[in-house]
Amino acid sequence: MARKTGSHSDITGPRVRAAALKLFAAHGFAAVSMRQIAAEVGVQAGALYLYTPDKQSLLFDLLRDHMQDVLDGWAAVEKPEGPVMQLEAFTRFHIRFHLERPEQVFISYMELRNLEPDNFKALEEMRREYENALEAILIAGQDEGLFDVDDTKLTTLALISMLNGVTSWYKPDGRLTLGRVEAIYSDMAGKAVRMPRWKERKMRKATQEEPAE
Amino acid sequence: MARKTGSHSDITGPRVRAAALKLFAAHGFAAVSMRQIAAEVGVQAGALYLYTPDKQSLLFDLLRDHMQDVLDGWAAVEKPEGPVMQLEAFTRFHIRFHLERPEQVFISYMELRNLEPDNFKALEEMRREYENALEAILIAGQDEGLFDVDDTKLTTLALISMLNGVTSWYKPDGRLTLGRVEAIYSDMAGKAVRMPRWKERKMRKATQEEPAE
DNA sequence: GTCTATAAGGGGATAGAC
DNA sequence: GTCTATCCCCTTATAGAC
Repeated sequence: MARKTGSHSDITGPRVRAAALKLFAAHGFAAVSMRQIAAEVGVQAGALYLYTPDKQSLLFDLLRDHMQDVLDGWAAVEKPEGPVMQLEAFTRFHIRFHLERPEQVFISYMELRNLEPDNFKALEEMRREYENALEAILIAGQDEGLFDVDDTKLTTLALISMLNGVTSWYKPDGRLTLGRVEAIYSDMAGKAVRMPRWKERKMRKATQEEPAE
Repeated sequence: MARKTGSHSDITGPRVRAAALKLFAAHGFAAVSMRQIAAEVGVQAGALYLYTPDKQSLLFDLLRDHMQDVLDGWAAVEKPEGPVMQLEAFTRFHIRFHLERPEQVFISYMELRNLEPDNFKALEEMRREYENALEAILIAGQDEGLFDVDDTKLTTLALISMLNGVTSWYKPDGRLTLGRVEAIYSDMAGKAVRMPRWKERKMRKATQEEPAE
């Protein structure tokens, strides 16, 4: 069908979101004006309101879509056997996935506070779901005697913080390849939670000495 | 000496900075107006310019003073013997010091991008100096064969990210005491970088077999 | 679908009275 | 040292022409 001259709703919408993402990441939500976004897209400010009800929705849509991508991404990973391998799979997935989306990741933790209360709650719930995926691995490893974790919730948060840190310094053309960064981080994460061999032996011995209980 | 009525420069200055800190931490630098800061202090907007040349200086002073506090704080810590104990001292210092200043820490990494280029460079230099203090410990441990670190720079950044994460969830009246959080984190950090016993033995053996080199 | 024009208000910073 | 008043610019969002 012939389209009316100047009709671009199918491509302008995504371009508005892309411009918002780029500018929010670079200067911060509060510092970016609708006029700047419009200029980046190449339209006038008023035209933006054909694609978003307001500035807040623009931010929320970006954050929600990103968190959904993260959850879907991890769900799509083929899970290996056992907590040790699953922890490695998780750390490698997390690092690779996050380094592929630096802007989304950046605004996802910088601009949470600019969400209105209801939007904030929705995001927190999605974030918690992702954290639970990691904690489940730690709990399983704990139960099988493979991990020595003091507090699974705290350790979950500590590991995610550590992994997130990579986004603040990694440069694709830098000294280290993505695969090498994945390997180093996943190794550190593993060492930080795995049961030491001497402790493992001691525990096995203790179990054998008290087989009834 | 008698002071003129309404003269409060010695106390209003600090109150302006305290109000700015509180509001920047709560809503973000770009989202806070000079009028809001003035209202928090209890003066009119114009009066703020007696204590700061502009809004940017208000932010820079807060960030610079905080980083200087961090550097001075670590310099004042009595250093124990050996990299293992020094790593524990560093992690415990970092966590305690940062948890005592949640607002300063928060704006120090959230508002860096709102600094003008020269101010940003000055802060980056101070941050790097602090990172170097940790990296020096890792390098010493590496040289003495006590740590098994793949890349000291990357590991430094990973550890600091992990430690910083604590500020995003710790609540003073929560489930865990400060001392316990310090212990858990310092334990995780130690395990993540220390040479495993089996590897240590293997290396010692290899060294004995080649005493000349 | 995009534009121009405008409403209604807030922003940083300064001048000058007291 | 603090106030009021003001300058001038920018903000989000909407109305209506094309």
